[in-house]
Amino acid sequence: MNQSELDKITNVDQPLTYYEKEDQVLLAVDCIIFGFDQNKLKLLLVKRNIEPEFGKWSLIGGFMKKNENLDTTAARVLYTLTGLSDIYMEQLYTYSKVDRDPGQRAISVSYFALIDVANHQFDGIQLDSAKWFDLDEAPKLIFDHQDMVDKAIARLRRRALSKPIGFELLPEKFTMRQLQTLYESILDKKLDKRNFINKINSLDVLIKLEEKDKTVSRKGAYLYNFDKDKYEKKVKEDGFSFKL
Amino acid sequence: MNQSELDKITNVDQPLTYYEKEDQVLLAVDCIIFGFDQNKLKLLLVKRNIEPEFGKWSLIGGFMKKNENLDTTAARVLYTLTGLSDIYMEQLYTYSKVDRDPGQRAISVSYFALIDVANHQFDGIQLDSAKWFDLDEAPKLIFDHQDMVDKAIARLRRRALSKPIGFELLPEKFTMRQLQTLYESILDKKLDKRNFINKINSLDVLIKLEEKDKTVSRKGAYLYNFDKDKYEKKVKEDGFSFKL
DNA sequence: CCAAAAGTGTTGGATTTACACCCATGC
DNA sequence: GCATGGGTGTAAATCCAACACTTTTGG
Repeated sequence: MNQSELDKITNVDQPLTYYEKEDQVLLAVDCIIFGFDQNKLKLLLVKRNIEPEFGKWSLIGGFMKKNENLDTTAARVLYTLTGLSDIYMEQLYTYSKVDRDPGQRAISVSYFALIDVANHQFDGIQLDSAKWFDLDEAPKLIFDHQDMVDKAIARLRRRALSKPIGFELLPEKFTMRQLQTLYESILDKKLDKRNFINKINSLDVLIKLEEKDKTVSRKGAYLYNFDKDKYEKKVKEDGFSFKL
Repeated sequence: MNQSELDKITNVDQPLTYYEKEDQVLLAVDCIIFGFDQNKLKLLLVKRNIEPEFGKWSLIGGFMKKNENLDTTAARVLYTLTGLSDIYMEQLYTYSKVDRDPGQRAISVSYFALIDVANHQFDGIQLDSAKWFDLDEAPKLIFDHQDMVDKAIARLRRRALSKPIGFELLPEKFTMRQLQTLYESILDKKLDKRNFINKINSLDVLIKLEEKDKTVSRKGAYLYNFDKDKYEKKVKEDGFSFKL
């Protein structure tokens, strides 16, 4: 009697009607969580609290349950660790090397998440073991998590140039300088201030507020909102596409 | 006793050392196979020979085995159906809606493949049930396969503009006109002949052969090769990037 | 009054687009 | 000799990159 046949006999809540002879595997989700704080792009990592590799730094992750889809799993994993919901997440890539997890054969689907660090209260449910790292100061990660991070950074770069996802990393109100610094950290290169502002303004999706942020300069810098409705209207009606 | 505990007891060849309480699922691969023939972009579909949805048109697919990774599965699935190996394939996206496959809970990872239809001998092992369709004449597909195709087309478009993957769809030797028609079908828009040729030539990755293709015009059109070595050398040494 | 960040336009170069005629050949 | 597709260059428009000075205000 093989595994699948046993499955069939013993698993009463989900009879294997059609694909009886096929192997089943564990499916995990690992989240690459980006944040922007102190003018730096950060990565949220945790100290692993299970074997194998107990105590090593790792992406946050968890296994998909039968009644979930992957997006749901990713949201749950993020919520369980940080207490945050309604966070921008995007599926990235599925990692399947046979020996990628020495604990047991497990396939992992990576997701990236963008968090506005400053303005989210971390209920910090499990945050004792979690820590934000500068991208270039992150510790060595377990398994293939570094590959996941590298791919996530590449994707973040591409996305940030072609979709207005950068705003997910900023507070509601932000200055031009903050926005520029954000893009500079994502793209890992200096940008010209005037060209940047001209480009952003030409996209015409920001609302300039009356209010100024005076915490960083004496003169004060105008605050802006991203006008999501206007952006979506432009996309729908004029085929507009955000290109930085 | 639950499923995982049973698994643990009964599955002797792979003891579940660490993640004992977690659900396992079927993992499938579905392949979106593009070909280019008669100056049209085509999609290879099969009539499904298993339940559920027996007899309906479907992407080719198969389940991952425990000793495989997903790339291997994709290659095997493609080989089993077409007899082809060494085909360009790329992982796309993982589909996980709980009820996506009415037969049984199954997660599916989509891959796209690019085949030079003209020059590959299809040993046609199972090709009685398979058929090339024009993209706009493809039949209704089972499950979420149409979503997979749509995403694959979008990805193919982006890739074709930023990587020299178009050549995977052409014979070794091709005319400028063929190359242009290929891009026109991928991008689904007409391109200007002179601008296209100027652009391609400026990339400087083609070898112009002495030989002409005289099958389509009296004058005959020069044949070209894609110079893969030169391309890779440029990428490595000059940070060159293929942008059409 | 001065230090520190905010704000603001122009120009030259590069890239992209639009566009039309002659060529070679087989029939 | 003519019909068919092959091959070729230029000019205008647009986009992109480089660049420096004035403003504001808290201390």
